[in-house]
Amino acid sequence: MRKPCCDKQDTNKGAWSKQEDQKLIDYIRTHGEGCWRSLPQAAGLLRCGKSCRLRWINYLRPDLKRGNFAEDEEELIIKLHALLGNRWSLIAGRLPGRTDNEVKNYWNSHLRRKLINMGIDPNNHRLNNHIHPSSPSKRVVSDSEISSGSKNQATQSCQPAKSHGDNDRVSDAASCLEDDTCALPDLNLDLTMTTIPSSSSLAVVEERHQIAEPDTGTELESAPSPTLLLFR
DNA sequence: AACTTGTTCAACCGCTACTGT
DNA sequence: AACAGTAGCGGTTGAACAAGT
Repeated sequence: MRKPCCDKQDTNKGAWSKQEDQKLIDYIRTHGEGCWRSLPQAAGLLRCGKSCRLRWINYLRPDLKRGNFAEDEEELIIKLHALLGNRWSLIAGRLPGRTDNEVKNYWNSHLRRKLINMGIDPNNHRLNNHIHPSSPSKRVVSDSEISSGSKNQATQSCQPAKSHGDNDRVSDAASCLEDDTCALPDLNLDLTMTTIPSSSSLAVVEERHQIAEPDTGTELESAPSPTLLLFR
């Protein structure tokens, strides 16, 4: 049986104090990132390595942008979500200075609602005619609808029940896209920000396009999804 | 002003993938 | 090949705050 990642009895939990933040910053400035398991003890922190890693990545990293999302960032998140699903780390990789946690929270608290109010199902990015057939763009979603949706993402029709490796997950998304019951039309996205993205995240998107465009000659230029049309 | 309800977001948890032995 | 340890991911939780009554 595997040991727990840390001795829970001897670790702090909950919000980080300024002193803890400073210890973590000082340690990483001196020693760099990595070896999270041994970091807390080395840095004099009563936290588990996982907690330190998350605090650094989501809050303390000097290259974080923070603050409100720009309109182009919103558009990109929506496009990428249509393409990748809830692969928040991949989506965040295309948004310089943003973290997966931040993108995920922003999606759940803002963008989901925005899409629903536009009459678009945020799960599959299709127009949601059956919910509001007469005027989908003017529909105002109820709070209960939003909260129930955000609390039940694991049961989303297009999402795998549980995460697997990236390749598997990308394949799942691809197969989902090819499924008429929940799929987007084939996509040809211009996924760019003004800031040059990292090469690794580019590779992921390229890989995804290869999967979406099998040798059968699937035409990527065909009908764009409703969500994408809204931003053209 | 006090209370209730809703929203946001930092942090945690459990799981899987990856890597080394 | 099998196992153990670690890193990273996505879903979920709960405290803090805001808005409404």
